[in-house]
Amino acid sequence: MTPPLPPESLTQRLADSGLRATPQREVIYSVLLRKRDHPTAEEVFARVKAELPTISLATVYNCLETLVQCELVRAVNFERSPTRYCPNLRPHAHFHDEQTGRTYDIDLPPAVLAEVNQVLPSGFDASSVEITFRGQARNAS
Amino acid sequence: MTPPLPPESLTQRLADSGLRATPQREVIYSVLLRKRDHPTAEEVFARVKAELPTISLATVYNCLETLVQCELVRAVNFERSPTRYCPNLRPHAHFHDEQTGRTYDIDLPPAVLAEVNQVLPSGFDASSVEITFRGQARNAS
DNA sequence: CTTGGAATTGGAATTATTCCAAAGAGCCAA
DNA sequence: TTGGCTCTTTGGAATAATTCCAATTCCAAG
Repeated sequence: MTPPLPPESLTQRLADSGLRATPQREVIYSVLLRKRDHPTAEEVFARVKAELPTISLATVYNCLETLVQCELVRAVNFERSPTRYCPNLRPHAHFHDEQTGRTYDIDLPPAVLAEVNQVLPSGFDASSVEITFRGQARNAS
Repeated sequence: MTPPLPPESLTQRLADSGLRATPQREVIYSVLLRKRDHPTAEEVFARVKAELPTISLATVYNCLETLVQCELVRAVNFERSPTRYCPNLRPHAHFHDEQTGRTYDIDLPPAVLAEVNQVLPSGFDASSVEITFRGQARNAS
């Protein structure tokens, strides 16, 4: 498990980008940290409303985008289904269970990451790689 | 370069799924083979209209989906941008150039593929992996 | 205080894709 | 050949996720 980041991290990261730590941003981020099940924007919206009943969906989209910009959160896409959000900052792949639709984080050892980057011919300069598995998880995690 | 598949392959693959080889399906497939630049459905639509001026966009979507089902074509998604289509059946990754938006195929040696699959903990049974690079290509291919 | 930029909000707009019902085509049996 | 059956195509309406926009609201600094 990734240890939860200390709360000053949000404020700090936002400040680094010249942005403010608003209640909306804080609650959205804490919601992501609390339940790391890769929720969609709509799901985040529903969870955040418990604490901020008047928040708007547009704000949820705005804040999620902001958190992604600040690299506090990763946006995860699977085919054309709604974008999901993930506060796991360590290098990891995603496993998409075809039956349940659930998404699992799969830790990526640096060695594998290095190996994968080897496949690029010269002339290709990658700033990031994304690895997504699809299949069946008979798992409890 | 992947050698172009012989034309009977389409008919055969369709027949295997109990489907017919219609002019629409044939032209769409040939358009994909002719220019392998990962076109979107709209782009395929535009190209196909040169040969079949009365084809509809719905048909393009239908046929592309059919070709994907028959495993003659791969659907490629990058973030939430429109789905692109690719007749390269060999195992390969995609490189997405951030400047130009172009997509390149990157051949995946079986060894690397095997290595990547190693990262899955027991209990995860993957039927496919997708690897996508993002970055800059100073390339001519 | 006041004021300017940042942030939020609700609703309209956009966009890719799917849905749907009607018309068209191909093929087999009578 | 003529139905009749199923598969396909078609155009347009519908859907769904996301973005846009203009109007507040919120702060933070002077």
